[in-house]
Amino acid sequence: MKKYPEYKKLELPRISNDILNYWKENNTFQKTISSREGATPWVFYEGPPSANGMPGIHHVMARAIKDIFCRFKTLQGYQVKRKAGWDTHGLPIELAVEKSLGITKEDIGNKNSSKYISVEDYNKACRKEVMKYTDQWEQVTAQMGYWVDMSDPYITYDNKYIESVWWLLKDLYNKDLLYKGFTIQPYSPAAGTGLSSAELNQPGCYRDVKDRTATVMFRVVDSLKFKVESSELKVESDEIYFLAWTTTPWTLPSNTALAVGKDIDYVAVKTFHPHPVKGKETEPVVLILAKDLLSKYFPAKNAELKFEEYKAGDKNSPYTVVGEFKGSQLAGSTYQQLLPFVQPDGKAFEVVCGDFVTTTDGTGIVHIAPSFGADDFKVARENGIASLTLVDRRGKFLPEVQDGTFLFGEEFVKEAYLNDAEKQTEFEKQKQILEAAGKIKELKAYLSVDERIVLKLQEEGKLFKKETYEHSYPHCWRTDKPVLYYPLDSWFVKVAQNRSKLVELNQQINWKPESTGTGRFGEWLKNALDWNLSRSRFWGIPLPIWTSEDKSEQLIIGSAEELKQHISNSVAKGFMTGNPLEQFVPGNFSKDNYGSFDLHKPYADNIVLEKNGKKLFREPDLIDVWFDSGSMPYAQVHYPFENKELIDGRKNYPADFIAEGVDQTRGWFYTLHVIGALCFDSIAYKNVVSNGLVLDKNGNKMSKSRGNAVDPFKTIDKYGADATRWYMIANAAPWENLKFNEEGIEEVQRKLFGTLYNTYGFYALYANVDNFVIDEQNILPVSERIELDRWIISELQTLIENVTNAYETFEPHRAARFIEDFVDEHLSNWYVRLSRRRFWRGEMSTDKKAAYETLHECLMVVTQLMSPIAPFFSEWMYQNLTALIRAEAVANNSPLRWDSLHLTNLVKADKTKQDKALEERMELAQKVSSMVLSIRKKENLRVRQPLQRIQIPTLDAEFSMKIEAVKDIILSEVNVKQIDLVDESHTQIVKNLKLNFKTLGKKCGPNMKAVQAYALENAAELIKIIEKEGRYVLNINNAEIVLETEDVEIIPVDIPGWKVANSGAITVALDINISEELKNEGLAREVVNRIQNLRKDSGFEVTDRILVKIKQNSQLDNAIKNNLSYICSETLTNDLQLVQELSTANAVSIEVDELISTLISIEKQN
RNA sequence: UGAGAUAUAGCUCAAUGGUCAGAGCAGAUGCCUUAUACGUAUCCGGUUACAGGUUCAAGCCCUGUUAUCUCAACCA
Repeated sequence: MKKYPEYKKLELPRISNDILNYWKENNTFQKTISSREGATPWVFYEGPPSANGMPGIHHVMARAIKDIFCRFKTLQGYQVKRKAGWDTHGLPIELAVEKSLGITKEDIGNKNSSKYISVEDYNKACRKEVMKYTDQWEQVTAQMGYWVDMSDPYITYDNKYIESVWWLLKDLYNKDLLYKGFTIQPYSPAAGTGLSSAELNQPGCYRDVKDRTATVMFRVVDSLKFKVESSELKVESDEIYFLAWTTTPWTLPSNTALAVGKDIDYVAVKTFHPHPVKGKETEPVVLILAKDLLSKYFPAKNAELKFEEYKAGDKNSPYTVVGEFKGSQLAGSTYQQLLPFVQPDGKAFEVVCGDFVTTTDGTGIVHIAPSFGADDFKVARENGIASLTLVDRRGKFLPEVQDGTFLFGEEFVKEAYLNDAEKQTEFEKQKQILEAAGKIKELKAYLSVDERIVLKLQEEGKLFKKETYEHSYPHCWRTDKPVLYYPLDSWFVKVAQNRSKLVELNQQINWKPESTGTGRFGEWLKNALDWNLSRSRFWGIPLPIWTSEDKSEQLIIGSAEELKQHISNSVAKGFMTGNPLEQFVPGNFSKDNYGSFDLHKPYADNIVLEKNGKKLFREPDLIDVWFDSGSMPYAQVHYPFENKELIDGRKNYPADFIAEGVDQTRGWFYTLHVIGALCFDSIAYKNVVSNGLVLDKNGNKMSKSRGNAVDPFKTIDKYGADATRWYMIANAAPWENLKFNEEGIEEVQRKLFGTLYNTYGFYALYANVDNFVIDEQNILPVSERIELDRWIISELQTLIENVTNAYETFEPHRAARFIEDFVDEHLSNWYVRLSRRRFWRGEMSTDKKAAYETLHECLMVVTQLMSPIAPFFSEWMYQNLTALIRAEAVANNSPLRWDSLHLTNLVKADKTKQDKALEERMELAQKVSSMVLSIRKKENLRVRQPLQRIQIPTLDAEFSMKIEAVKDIILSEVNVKQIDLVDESHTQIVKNLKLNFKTLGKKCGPNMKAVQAYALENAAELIKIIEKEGRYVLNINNAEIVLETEDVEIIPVDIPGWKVANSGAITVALDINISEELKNEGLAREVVNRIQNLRKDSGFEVTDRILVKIKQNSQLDNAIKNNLSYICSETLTNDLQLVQELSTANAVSIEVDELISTLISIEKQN
């Protein structure tokens, strides 16, 4: 006999393990792809993780999202291939290697170092390091149920992958989208390397430091000619100065411009020089600064001081504003070079406009040293201003920056770069010179470059004010020293000039959430800057560009074949001795062939090429690893060397779907978009879900150092993958941050999975008793089933619609919530509860069969709908529900023929089975039942006590019909004998009036409030007249307003003398009088309950028939006698005897209610 | 500093501009009417972050502020 499997308890982790094995044995994942051969592909790209770090719980979250839609689309019949990938290059890997080998960057390839390591060995170590946690990644992938093909992943260090990347770079180069330029980048002189923003953002890198700042006076050239368009200064002095503030005085020798804001108001102020040179103490000067900042430098009260009364050395100087103008009027003025150590080559010392200028601090005029600030560089370039770079890469001034007294030449510009001994030597030197020159009486400590420049300026009468200023400044994470911003050579992709294309293509992308696409991403695109590809590192893809020393010749290599040819040529010309690609056979795409060489450093650097007789050397940089991952659509298929058609024929491109963390917006999402747009004039993905972060339960970021990181392995072991995934998906929208709380998983476990497990258990228990097995070929049409069945089937169709729609719009949390609600509210707490008797009562019948079939269908559909989120449990359910009939299904080629749920086809909602009116009626029944129960609760009447009747006042026929249709359900649910639908002809009903604001709002406008007040006051009269005449006319503020039937809702609220509950437009009254008969019936039900408990405690089967003996009790006997057949049929009792005595040995004492107790015994009868 | 997101009950989340802002969890109080105490019912719980504005009507629309998060930047 075929039996449904029954279980003792729900063990989700065990189910996961069993199903994992089942999938493995049956190659289920492969089948989901092979079974859809020829179907429309649905293209998914896997963003490559880096295997040099352990997987965390956030990876489970991100991968669950990816998995859900791939599974969903598979169910819909698409073929969804999922190629895994590994991101293998980049700084984190270099750092990890250096840490494990105990070396630093200085040791790499440096034979003078005691910890020397060759670039070659270093490269090998990186290769190994990068795959360190591959096992853990594979494990977590399998255990969480993420289906991705890890057998043939793309690996970014693979030669084939690199070859595709080179091809893309060459494509950009040929389209004139790649150029070499220089930018100002964070640079660590101590480490001799540029730093990425990621490095600067490491914890502890930004530190508060105190710097010497100076407000400096730049003297206007030929002040008598100084005119500013409309306003001419009436200057009594020929000394006019721009005031500018700096926190880095060491950049002042490199100053070549000043920046003003074009719409900022500036003033010229006449005052006395605060630090004048000798002999000029009482000669006034004119200073220019932002109007908003005037009061910061000139206290208002000083404006009243008289110039005539000023004496040299007075603390407060008089001042007066002598001119006012916009920044745009100042632009173009020139000034004298502040510290003329070196002359710039080109235009300089001019005032320009910069949009970054503000008046929040400083003077509203910004000192510009184009070499040492990104904004400075930009504004200088825009205005054709030359630059001065008077600091070298070691962080030292050039020798030319030499002052006899205050030193500078060949000096570190930052105090932090000196060690203690150096500082001491410098100090002694300074002491001697400064004291000898009489500049300082007794020098007590080392003076920084900044301090001495300020001193020099002061002495030269160019200083207005000096202060110390505390601000946060970036430090190199490795050397702990402050960074400089320094101009470095770099290769760039021309993104800025293609902004409009990027923005336009972005319109085609469906972003979830939309705001990330239009906002964070869209805004970013609008302002996109050229992409700096260069990285001076060791482990990454080398730039395939070779240049001659005189820069006249250049070659870019786009394939291994090309490289081989060029090397051969170079060998022929005698520039190289051998060809590292000797073994490589172009056109042979085997792994061996591509394993015969290495394109990484140092090999790439050893290649010297030839063009027009000149030696070409490789541009030393590596490319940004983001370019690696952004190349993934093409490089994963080795485009264009292989699979050309997949991309060019748009077969595997662009992706239908990608998903990663929102932190990838300017990472992977961006680089995919840029490369797609520039190389292929296409979007790279159609739909993108940017998911939020996983935080700890208090909303803090998870990190190892905080100890609040959640171990995905432990979590999955404890709760199983399904509960973990379900919790993460259902709890928050993917793009919102998730506060991860284990209690939430527990809740999902008992609420959803526990309920479904129990529902299945119920089905299996009775189906096995009845020897019922579902038969796909012989199902009772839904139209022939009872109202309750038709209702749940109708709700099920609505569920299918809602869930499918939620998945289609990439809103898995909504899908999960719909399923939860259905399972809990509709299926378990209403359908099954109300249907219980149909399952256990009597022999097999049409109605019983319908009940089984209905429940089976509900479980099947729910199982399928939830399977993208909970792949293991749903598979387990599917097997439980269908394994019995698999053989027949295969023979009949019916929908259940598949040996895995994940191979089936998604059900579609059947509109003919949907009955919205029925759904509404049932909702009404639930509402009325709940109201009756709430009255019972208030009146302290337990549900087992039958009551005589409910009255429901009705005002229209439609409502009456609805109640009539669900009357029986309500009565049995609340244990009441009858429902009386009453109207005014029978009962006095208190009614109330509700205004329909939607219709009335238009009608009344500003009089709305008055109408409401009036209606409230005159409710009774209004109701009377509207019921009689269908309209009511009232005058408010001289306006005539006609209330019509549609403008008001009349609802019954009370029946005087009854216990009443109301909710919305429904009112229910309950008769709480208990007659003798009802009392007895209630007692009988109590007895039934006690007997059922005894049956259960005695371990009887649900089908066993019994003999019951009850000790007589005058308060109980009548109740039993009058309800004998009821008691017997409910409890499967053959014979119930009321006896005088019962030995306590075989009997149990029971309390029927607070007052009545007796003895009872039961025994099995066969 | 810029761009973006978020802010609703103790917690996690809902709520086409419309009447009384809802669920689940937690808490309190009951209830085991042959699936389930991993259950179930009832109750308690709100200045919808703050301040303005638009509107007959605002949790929702607009402006500003604050806090938190992400990314980018930190430049005088």
